[in-house]
Amino acid sequence: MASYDIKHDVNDKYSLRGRVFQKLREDILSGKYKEHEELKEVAIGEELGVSRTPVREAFRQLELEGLLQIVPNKGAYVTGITAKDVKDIYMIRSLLEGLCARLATEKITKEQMEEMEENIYLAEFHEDKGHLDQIAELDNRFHDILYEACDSKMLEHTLKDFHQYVLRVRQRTLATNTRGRASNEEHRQIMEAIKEKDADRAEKLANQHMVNAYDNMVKNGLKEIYGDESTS
Amino acid sequence: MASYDIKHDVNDKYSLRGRVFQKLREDILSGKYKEHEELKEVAIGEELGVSRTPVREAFRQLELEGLLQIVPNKGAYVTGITAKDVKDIYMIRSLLEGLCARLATEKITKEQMEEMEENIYLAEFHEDKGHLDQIAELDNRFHDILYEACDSKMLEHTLKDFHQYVLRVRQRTLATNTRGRASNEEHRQIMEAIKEKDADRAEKLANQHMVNAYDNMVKNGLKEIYGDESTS
DNA sequence: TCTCGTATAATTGTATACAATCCGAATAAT
DNA sequence: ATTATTCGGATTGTATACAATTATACGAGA
Repeated sequence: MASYDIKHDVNDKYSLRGRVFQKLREDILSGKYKEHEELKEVAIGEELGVSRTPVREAFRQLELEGLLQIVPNKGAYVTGITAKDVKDIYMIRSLLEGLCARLATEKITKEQMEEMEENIYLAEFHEDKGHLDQIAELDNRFHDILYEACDSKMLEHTLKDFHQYVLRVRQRTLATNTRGRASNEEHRQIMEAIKEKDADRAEKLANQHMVNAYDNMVKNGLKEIYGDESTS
Repeated sequence: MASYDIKHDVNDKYSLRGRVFQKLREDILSGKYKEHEELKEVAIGEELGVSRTPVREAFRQLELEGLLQIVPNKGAYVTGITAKDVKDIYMIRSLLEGLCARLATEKITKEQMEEMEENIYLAEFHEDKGHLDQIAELDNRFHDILYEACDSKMLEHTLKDFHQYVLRVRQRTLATNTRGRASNEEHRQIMEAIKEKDADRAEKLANQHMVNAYDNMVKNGLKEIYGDESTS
């Protein structure tokens, strides 16, 4: 079970490479470095007070995450994330979270089920109190539990990737979030379907949950932030 | 269009890092390095006649691909790929290739359509002649065309990843491949559905194509190669 | 004026040197 | 005999030096 976390425990906060990696990812996703901007190894290194070596390694990781495009012997260019990318991710996630919920129906452990129920209960509590940070945290955690529960390393890995990817985008649209309660209600329904071993229903609900999350994002002004490049 | 290939053009055959990366991936997937085996930077470097630097960078990439687990200050350990991983990949691919075919129905260009038809025609020809290498090549290319045709950077990226992943595994089961003709026939049906703008049918056919491909793999002895770890 | 070629500067690719960390064996203390 | 402790080797982490490549600017020739 523990060996399942292959990738996102690479969060190696205490190595220079890990810190550079996280800092750059943050800066790219937050918009500090804009699309097509060139990132130079020495410049980044000096800015963060490290040599080129950890910077280069971080670059390679960012490339695999799809945030950077490295052209051999030329440079590293920011890829960014367009409104269409976000749309596509939610479309993919809709399918895969559905599959995940289906698999989880069979494979979920008692402990995971309990954590899920607790998660929903807590989310309701913080919703009443208006604790936005905790609500966001619990929302993320709900999905992580689901990913772990499907008992598929590959699927968990893929979904965490996408989840991570859209997290930063969501942070900016969450300020005006009015969907907390509806979202949690959907979590509850998914959880109940899993508990009742109704895989079909769990799948459909998880599908729809993603569609709703995306619709809400659009309503809250995703396009204004990123620009609509879906026609390009 | 060209900027869509973010990741797997990293195949940077002409840099040392790229070569090390490919060599190691090949060796891990082919079973030369077994699961949990430790890979040492200097040893690999000496074996390939390069210094530690490109080896380290390759390690970081392999980690993000999930083939290596790097424990800070300790070492890099081979993760490998189990029979269950392969099964899960095909399950995921079944869904996503279906989505891809659906999107391609709307978005495919005339040129892509033509290349697809040509691909199928050529595959038939080489099938008659018994040219196994070309058949495999065309099979891969068919899927790549489909990925490009869906006009979604994210989906294309994801599918190419998985495709690449299972390619190496397939190489070993392909020797006894008797599915070439059936596979190509399925390609033709998918192509026709897309051509007739029947998205639903294209999606279903692409779903099933993956299911069939997996079944064939299992029949040809996948389990004996990797061992059945699906119960672990 | 335009084009081609060369030189030079800037940047990445690779190798090596040095620092920090981890692991195990040998030794000392109880 | 068993447990701590310290030391040494091995390995990774980081910095720097050097090589290869690319882009740019400038000038010569048409």
